Amino acid sequence: MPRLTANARSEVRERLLRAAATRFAADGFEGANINTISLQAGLAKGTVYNYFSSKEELFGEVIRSASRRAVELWSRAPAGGSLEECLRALAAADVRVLREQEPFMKVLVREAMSFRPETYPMILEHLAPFLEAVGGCLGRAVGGGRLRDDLPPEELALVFVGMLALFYIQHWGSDGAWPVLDDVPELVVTLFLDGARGPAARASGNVQ
Amino acid sequence: MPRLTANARSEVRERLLRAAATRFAADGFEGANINTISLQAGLAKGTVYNYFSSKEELFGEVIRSASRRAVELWSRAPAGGSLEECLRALAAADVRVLREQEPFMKVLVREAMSFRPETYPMILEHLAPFLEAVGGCLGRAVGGGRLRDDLPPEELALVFVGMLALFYIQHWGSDGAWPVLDDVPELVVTLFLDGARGPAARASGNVQ
Amino acid sequence: MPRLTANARSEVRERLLRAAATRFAADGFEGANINTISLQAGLAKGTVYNYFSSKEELFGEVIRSASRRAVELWSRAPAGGSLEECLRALAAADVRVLREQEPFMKVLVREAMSFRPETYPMILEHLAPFLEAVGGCLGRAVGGGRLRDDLPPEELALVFVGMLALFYIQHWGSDGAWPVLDDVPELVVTLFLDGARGPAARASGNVQ
Amino acid sequence: MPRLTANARSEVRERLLRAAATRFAADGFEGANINTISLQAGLAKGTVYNYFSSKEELFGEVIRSASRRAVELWSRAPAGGSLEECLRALAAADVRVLREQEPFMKVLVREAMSFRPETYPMILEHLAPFLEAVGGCLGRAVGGGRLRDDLPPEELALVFVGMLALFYIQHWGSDGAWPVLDDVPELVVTLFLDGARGPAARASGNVQ
DNA sequence: AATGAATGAGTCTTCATTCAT
DNA sequence: GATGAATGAAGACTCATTCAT
Repeated sequence: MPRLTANARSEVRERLLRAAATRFAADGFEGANINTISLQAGLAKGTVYNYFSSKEELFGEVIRSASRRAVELWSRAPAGGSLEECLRALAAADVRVLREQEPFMKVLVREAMSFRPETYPMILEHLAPFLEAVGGCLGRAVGGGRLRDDLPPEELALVFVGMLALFYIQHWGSDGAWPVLDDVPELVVTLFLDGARGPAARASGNVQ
Repeated sequence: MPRLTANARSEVRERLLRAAATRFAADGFEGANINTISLQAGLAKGTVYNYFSSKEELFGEVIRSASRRAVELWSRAPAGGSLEECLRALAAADVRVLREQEPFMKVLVREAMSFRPETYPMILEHLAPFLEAVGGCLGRAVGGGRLRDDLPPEELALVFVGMLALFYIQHWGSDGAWPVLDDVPELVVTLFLDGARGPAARASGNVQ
Repeated sequence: MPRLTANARSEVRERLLRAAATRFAADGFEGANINTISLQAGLAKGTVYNYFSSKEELFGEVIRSASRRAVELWSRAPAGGSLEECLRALAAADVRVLREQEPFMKVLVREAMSFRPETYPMILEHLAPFLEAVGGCLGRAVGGGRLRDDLPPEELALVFVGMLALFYIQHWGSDGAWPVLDDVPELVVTLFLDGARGPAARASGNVQ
Repeated sequence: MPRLTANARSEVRERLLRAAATRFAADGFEGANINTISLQAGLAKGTVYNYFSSKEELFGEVIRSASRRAVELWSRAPAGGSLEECLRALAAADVRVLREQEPFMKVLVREAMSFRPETYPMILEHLAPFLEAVGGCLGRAVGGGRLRDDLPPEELALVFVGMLALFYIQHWGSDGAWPVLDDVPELVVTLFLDGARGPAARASGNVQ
């Protein structure tokens, strides 16, 4: 008879993952330290190894867990409507994940941006569902001539996701000064679709 | 009287910085290793400490040196002409720096994207000249209504620089598959200015 | 009233000792691992400590139990007859113990041969009954001039037991190739008594 | 220009090997501890790793170094003369190695007797020259009918070497009480050749 | 009685840094 | 100035042991 119920066990696991996410986000993979992680989770060093077989695996689980939750929220986002609405819904879902799992998302973004050969593929793999959702919105818009046709939707999707990450980084780097998270979906959608010239410029500037 | 001419001394220093940039770019700050760096520079471990007082300082100098060279090239870029031309010239200058100093730039981008509190301000500080140059191009365009006015030029400049970095990351992450470096200036300028809808959509899709 | 019958309790104890012997034999004292031992016995780690107070004690009990069984079998060996018969019977009994309790015997031999100050005396102590039996065979033969008299029977007994161990080691080390266990009693007795020159050489070679 | 001459460097290496041999002999491979070894050599922990890449390698070098010296002395032993003289010379050479390199030899014997699959082959490999020398003495004697012919010389050589080890173990286990090292060559040769019955028994006891 | 989660001392190993030559 | 041997702090990981259930 196990001493801990499956539930209690997984609660401890969660606590460890949360602590690990915080430390990995703050210090990076190399900089983080198992002892500190365990203490932050209110446990002793050795306990970490009852749940994860190595620092590497712990790190992988942090990433996996981050993207699992993200995919879940993304998939609930209503993907219909106009192009703007579709993208805005996805961006909003992503921001919601960010708020809910900030440390996890920091790790995710940080790793995605560090292009380390070891983790880049893993990140991309877990990003795939979101990229596909974005690609779906874009694909439906291509037909109507509402999108530039010199770039395939997949590459545009990468740019969209990249811009999201960009604003997060800017948000964290400026200590929340700009942009405010609430503004990110609107910001990313309009800049992604209309660029710096904006929709206004579009209407006026082209008559001549 | 020094036993080495200032010239010889600074030549060794350069060699060390170059080796350090390569290693830091490949392995990150923690992962890089003084011994390997010195060997790659054709010197012995101890010699590093005749030129830099610590690993931290060496890292700082790598970043400083990366941005010094970048600023130099940026400042030579002709900043006049139309908005497109101005931005394209700056982006092209940046790509030139990238080619010339790839390891240094990798370190720079990687650190900028890792938003570590220790280095983020340093990076921003060294980015300032470039940001100002971009801001200059944009500022001159704001007046003529050729730019959206819901965002100040400084923030737009950050987005522009961020998008550049985004394409570099994508370039490195895809092992050079997409985008090719030569395409980056055009790509970043058009996406930055016109967004995913593109200039074509602008002419056609909006008249009605 | 105990919740386990004495019988059930001692059955579990046996299972633990057997598992421990296997692991200690394969991995040595330091290399063996309580968790593995308990699992091999079909129990959980903690249970080991309901039966033995520490790894050290468990190890001691393995040795004690090995020699207890050996002594028992040795004592049943018919000790009469000629010198050869007497020694052969003892050696055969020893080989029988070996077959029956191979892991235990491996631990025993391994420890005896490692002359660790902590265990050497314990081993010798448990070997005593067998040494005495061998000494008995030899003592009866000394009188008749059928044994060299430059060495006391006790030391000869040590040599006999050592040679037995030697053949076991050789057997294990060669993965059973040579000698086969069945041959050991004959082999050890003839080599011990007649040496490399053998009984044939004795008859012929000395006439000249 | 290296800070240490090759000589000084190899002197430190020797010191480390000597310390390691002592610790490995006393505690076994697992039981020994790099920190203790380095301190016993008058150095700090880290220094060990300037000379050996791991504990495993250090251990291997201890064994290699033990057998190198032994082979050297063995090869100088005059291998001619009668069978007795030949074997006695080899045994005497081995005892000389033992005296000179007691800790090393303890490791060697201990490992040889522990029949660990990892090290057993290594030991045998390094023992080969000695086994061959012994085999040489025996081979030359086989022809004249001065040796039993029911066992091939190679197996007899193994028994000879094993008996030597046996007496060493007995010597160490009895704290030097019996046998005295000086007596070992004579002891091992006569017991190996004539067995417990001895040469006297041969002349008298067998005629009838 | 059995369990297995938690613990933390102890181990190997790495590596920035110092400094005698 | 360059060198590389020596150092020891720090970190990942193992495992005997404890103890609540």
